[in-house]
Amino acid sequence: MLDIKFVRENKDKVKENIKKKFQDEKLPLVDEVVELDAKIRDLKQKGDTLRQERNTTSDEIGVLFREKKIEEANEKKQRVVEINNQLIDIEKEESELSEQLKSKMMVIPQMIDDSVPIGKDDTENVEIERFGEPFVPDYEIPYHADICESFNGLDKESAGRTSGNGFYYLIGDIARLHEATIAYARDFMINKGFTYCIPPFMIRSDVVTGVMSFAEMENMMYKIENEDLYLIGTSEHSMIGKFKGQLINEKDLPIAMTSYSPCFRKEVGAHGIEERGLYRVHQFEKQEMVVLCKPEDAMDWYNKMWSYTVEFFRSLDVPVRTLECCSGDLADLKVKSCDVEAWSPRQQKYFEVGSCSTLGDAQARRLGIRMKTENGNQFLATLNNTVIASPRSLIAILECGYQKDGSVKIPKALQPYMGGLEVIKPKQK
RNA sequence: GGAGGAAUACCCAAGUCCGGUUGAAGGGAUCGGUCUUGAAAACCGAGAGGUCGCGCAAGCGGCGCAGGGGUUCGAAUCCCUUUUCCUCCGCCA
Repeated sequence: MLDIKFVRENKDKVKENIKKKFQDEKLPLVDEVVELDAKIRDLKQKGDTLRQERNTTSDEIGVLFREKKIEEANEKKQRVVEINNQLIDIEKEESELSEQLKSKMMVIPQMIDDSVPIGKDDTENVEIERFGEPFVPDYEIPYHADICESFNGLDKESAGRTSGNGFYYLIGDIARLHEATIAYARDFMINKGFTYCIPPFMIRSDVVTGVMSFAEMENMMYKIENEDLYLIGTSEHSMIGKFKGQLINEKDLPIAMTSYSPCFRKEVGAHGIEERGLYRVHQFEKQEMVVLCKPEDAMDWYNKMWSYTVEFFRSLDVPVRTLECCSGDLADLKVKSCDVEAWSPRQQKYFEVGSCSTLGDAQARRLGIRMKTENGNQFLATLNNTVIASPRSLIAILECGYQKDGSVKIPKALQPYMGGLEVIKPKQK
């Protein structure tokens, strides 16, 4: 959500930004919002004047009662009743217009960074840089679900019976590998100076509406029956919610945390759940980075954060690239965002394993996350990025480590977390 | 789950029984000074408080005492409700 003052003073810039995001249908909102804002301020003035009169008159009544001038007091009471009647109408109109203003403001997108490439949708995202050689072996690499099955490591059939499509059992070495990547990611980020945190896996509705749009909520979030609780879709939700309504001391910034959580997603909409693989599922686990900092430091943190993910995957011998989100593909709350994509030697293309975003002060303004400064309080910048999400990332690790004989090399960094195993071998059926 | 108690500003805290000079006391922290090589401590002094509106500005005003509603001419104070925390009891890995 933008600052209404900013919109008032920068109508053209806001419209320009909407055009860059190819959301021309939202252009009229800018003028509507400015007009509503003017009306609301006018009503506020009128109301304030009346309330002032009410306050002083009420005080006078108190004095009159003390002096036993009952009749004079009763006359003044009458005047206050009149004022209150007028106020009822004014306040009603003011709150109606404020509602309208808020709902329109919510859909006006955040100002994107000047560096964001202009494009309509995800087909126009821009590759920024490749890290590591995207190799193609001279033998065939099977589909990742088949690799898992050769290790007796995946059972989607049973999960279908217990929980339905989109769930899975990870078993044996595959389950251990999954857990190892998360544990390694945790330690990797702790070594980068991030503070490890395990947040609540369920959050209340007021936190949900603070951190995501209504459409996202419908398509992603599982609700607990008869409770005001939702399963988190990512630990970012509870991590940002942690700071809701908080006033943070400047000296405590930046706050850099790495959080672990299971993530639950309905995945309603465009892609849906795949039948066999682990690429898109209802439940996964993720090690995340979340940073709260001063707005002027946000871009530095953004660049540091995505590069950590790149470094992480390179330490697992997985080639990656960064893909910058173009204006049209950027979610409305984001200022700038890029995906980190891992190399799939089987498909011979890159696929998304993480996403790094800076939201500027958009999320902070919605949730009231501020810091105290000498010149008053200021909204903070919030950023988030994936370290690793598993089992999706297992696809890259299994494919990149797959050897001709069907075994899979364990990257050096993961070996301590696998009890020293250097390679895992398929089970004989 | 049951029974009590509590929530006041950056932090601590008075006021709530009994509604009205409360314009939310008083501290701490903050800032300035004395002392000191420097710091700490102690002492002296200062004016600001969160948020919104109007105004070029000095300033004026509204809201604000956990959130929401109500009673009243008037609510931190009375009533209802939600949330959180504390104490005790019960249950539980």
